[in-house]
Amino acid sequence: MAPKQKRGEDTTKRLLDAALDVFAKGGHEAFTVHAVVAASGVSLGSLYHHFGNADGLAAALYARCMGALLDDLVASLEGVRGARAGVAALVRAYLRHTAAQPASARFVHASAYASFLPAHAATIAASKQGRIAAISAWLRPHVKAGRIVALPEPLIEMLVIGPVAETARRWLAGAPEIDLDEAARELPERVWQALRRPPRRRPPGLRHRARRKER
Amino acid sequence: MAPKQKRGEDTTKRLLDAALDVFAKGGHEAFTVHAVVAASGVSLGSLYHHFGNADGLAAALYARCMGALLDDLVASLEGVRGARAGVAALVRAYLRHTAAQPASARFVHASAYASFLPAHAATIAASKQGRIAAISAWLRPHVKAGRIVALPEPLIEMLVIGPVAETARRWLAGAPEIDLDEAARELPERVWQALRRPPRRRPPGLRHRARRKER
DNA sequence: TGTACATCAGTGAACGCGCGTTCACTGATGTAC
DNA sequence: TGTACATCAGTGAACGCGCGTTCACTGATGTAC
Repeated sequence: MAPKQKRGEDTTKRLLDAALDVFAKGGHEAFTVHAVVAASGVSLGSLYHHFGNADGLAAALYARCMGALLDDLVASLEGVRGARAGVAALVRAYLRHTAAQPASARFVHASAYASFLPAHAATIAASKQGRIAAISAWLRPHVKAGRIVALPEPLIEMLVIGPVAETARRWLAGAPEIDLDEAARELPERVWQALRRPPRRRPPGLRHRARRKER
Repeated sequence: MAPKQKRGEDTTKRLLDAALDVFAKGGHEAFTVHAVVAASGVSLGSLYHHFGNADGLAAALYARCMGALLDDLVASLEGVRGARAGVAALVRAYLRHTAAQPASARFVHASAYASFLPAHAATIAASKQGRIAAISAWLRPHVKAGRIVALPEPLIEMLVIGPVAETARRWLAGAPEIDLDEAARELPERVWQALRRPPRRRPPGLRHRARRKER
């Protein structure tokens, strides 16, 4: 199903671009193969040649949009060493991506319960796997070293992604009370507080040792 | 559009029950007026009599499901006084509601970008307003007293709801790595850490006053 | 208390639009010799 | 280097299913007098 000629790659890209555009303008109910074909200038037969059916197109678009988000998250960790700085980078990258690619982000969020996901689960998982692994690999040493609280990885992910995902969702849905810049200022530190290892309870005799940290 | 006879109330309820059932079993693509009518035993004409059109049915179901969730959140705060206990209660109530009413929770989450929401925004907002206000009213004094960090209310909401909403979403989508009980054990304290007022930076001369708090 | 009447509630056959999909076909690309 | 041929890519008219919606009608409920 991956195109074997350059011509095919171009057509595939034009169709995905048009598909995202159609979704951005009309939402789920406007997202039909006929609308995508009309917007792209490509023929209906070509769409079926490359994507098999309507769900195939949606799944390919989902993989592309989700990949773009994860790429931005992975890139935000490049060169970052500290745990706190890394968490802040992830939070800011998620919000920045949402602001920069609203249509793409919207498609990802809106597809959370779409019927094409189970059907194409394998393909999509493959596209996410490497990037998720990169983020996990970055976090793991900080968890092991006790700088980040020792929770199962999925729960750590919930704490990092939860607040920004909810913020993005509301903003993308048009909620006027959500300000992404404000969120980018305030949330990184709050998410870090949720994740940092809790300061140890010190027995009274050791108080003088602990006090050193307070400088 | 609200029924004026008891008969009408019963029919309305049967239709909404059937609608949730249809959605739970077949998701969005199975959610059609014909399917709901078949599942409920009520006639198609009655559905249109009470709900106007298909979107009206979806909006009414959304209002009911969202209302049930918010009711559980509000109820969880009853009799709770401490800020930390309240935050923990909200987090646990959200997860408990998800586990207890998965079909309802799933419909709420899956409808986040549905086309019927803007069209029925006023109706739905009215149904949410009171309960949202109750939760806000509970939180506000704790923010004013400095026990919860002074952030705009929407951001506080993101920090409380974000992690559990994301956890619920994954679990409802069938992700096997998510364990709601584990989340209910770990997340309340982590969310509280995100929200509690950060310990004051103390100038060196006041260090002895601050130390008192550490006992 | 009984009767008349307006309104509310319920029915289901019928319609038509638009959606996903198919298919027989033409044209372009690249490779083997 | 040129030619033949297999495969890939692209086309768009046509089809038929199923979806939301309508409508003329019957039946139930409640109220006025």
